Amino acid sequence: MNTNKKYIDQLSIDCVVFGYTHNQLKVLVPKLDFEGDFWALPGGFILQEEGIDKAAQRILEDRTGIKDIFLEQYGVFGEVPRNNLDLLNTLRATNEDKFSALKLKDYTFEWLSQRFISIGYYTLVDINKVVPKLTDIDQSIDWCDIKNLPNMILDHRKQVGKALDAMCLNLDSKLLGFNVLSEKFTMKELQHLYETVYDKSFRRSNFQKKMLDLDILDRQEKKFTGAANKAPYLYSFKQKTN
Amino acid sequence: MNTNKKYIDQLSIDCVVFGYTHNQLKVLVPKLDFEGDFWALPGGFILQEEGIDKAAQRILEDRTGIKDIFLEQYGVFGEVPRNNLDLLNTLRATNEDKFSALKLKDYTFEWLSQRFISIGYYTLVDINKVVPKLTDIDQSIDWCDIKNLPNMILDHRKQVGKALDAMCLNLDSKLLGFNVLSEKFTMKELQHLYETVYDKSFRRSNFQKKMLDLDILDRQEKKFTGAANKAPYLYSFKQKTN
DNA sequence: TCAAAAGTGTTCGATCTACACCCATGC
DNA sequence: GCATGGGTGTAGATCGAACACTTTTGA
Repeated sequence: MNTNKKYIDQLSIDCVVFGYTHNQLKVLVPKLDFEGDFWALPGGFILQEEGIDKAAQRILEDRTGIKDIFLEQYGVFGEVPRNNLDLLNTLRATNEDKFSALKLKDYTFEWLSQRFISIGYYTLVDINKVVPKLTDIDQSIDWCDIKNLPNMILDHRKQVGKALDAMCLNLDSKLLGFNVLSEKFTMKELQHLYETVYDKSFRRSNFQKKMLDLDILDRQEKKFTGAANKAPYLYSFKQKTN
Repeated sequence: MNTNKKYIDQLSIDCVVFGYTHNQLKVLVPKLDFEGDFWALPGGFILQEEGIDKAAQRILEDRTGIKDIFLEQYGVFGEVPRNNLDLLNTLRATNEDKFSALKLKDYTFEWLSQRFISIGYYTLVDINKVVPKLTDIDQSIDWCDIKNLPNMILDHRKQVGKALDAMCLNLDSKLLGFNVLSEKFTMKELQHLYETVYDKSFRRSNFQKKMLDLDILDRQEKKFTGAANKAPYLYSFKQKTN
């Protein structure tokens, strides 16, 4: 990677990709292609000519294959001497062969080992609609349950927490932007999503009322499942009118 | 200014300092030492060894003399090709003498004219407790009424709006950190502050109840003003117990 | 005793919470 | 019919807005 002025120095972007399926909230965690517990958030750098939101989208696509997804910024982190030097040295020490095979130029190593300030982005997707792609620099890429995350490098684990806090804040107004339910869904499916994200349960009847009162749903046809009970309506998100 | 690796490249900090006094909300706006409407937020760059919050504090002190103030981050801005080149060229064109007197080294000019990504911080202070200092690079430094801001460079005016939005969000929990009222204050003074920040009026009795319910105030002795009416209590913020 | 401002209480309505009641569906 | 789950309604609590009442102060 020739990083000489192609990217902005000492500034990185980290993406927290929340994935939802069947009452489970997961986080997309690639594992760096080295032996050892080197799990890291998908991240990258900002091109000189590129807006930061666009950069976040590109990075997400490069590292995971996920395209055209709305990401939301949740903060900038540059307090601690957040630097990669220790990490790089650990990688070199524990994975001598692989590391030297990378043939990192000295200036690339130096570039990477600088102090970095990181801009955090998160998004929420439907695991079933998104297939993460494994790229060169990763050994694996997995959906990890949010309650059972592996050891992650640097402050990445804390970042997940902060991203989750940001997502919970006013989730109603963000769901539209994300890509997390089918086009049409039942109220129950929506409720399960909320319950999973907030990690608490809601009363069925009150949840329904609250959602309808938000005036963001269009009621569609009923969904007949073949089960011996009343068929639920399907809903879709209203198109934004502004 | 020798910027060669002393500061982090292409990353800047802008500070919005809200000043409050007597039902007026103002913003501290230095004017660059050039002829023309070059008003700018106090800003600066991040030292290599310095956390970003610390950097914001240092910048604020360097540019305004205001010390030991809690600043809060309100966002990162790097969408537009935010760059200073046009600004620098305009300065050079309209202020040839002054500009050349600066004797900017070529590399400094280049450094400054790069694209910059900016981290925004804001704070709120009591105008009467804070005396802004004029520094070399500014012609003047003034408290400008928030409703009557001068033309500001780049997107700085928009930044003020965003900072204000952030400040209004959950002001209750932030007031403690800022340095904006006397140690002891009356409920009326507190109410005026709120009314000024939110630019709307509140019912006296309801405001009182709400504030007391927040459980962040300690009631102190009464304040006898000599006026022919009931003496108000003084209040102080509770010390944080966590 | 009075005016002015501060402190407290009361009413009304909206909203949230818990629960109950009705509906549709397939067996 | 009946069990199952979905949709809606309702009583009680809670919260905030508007307003009224009481208390304190110095003239």
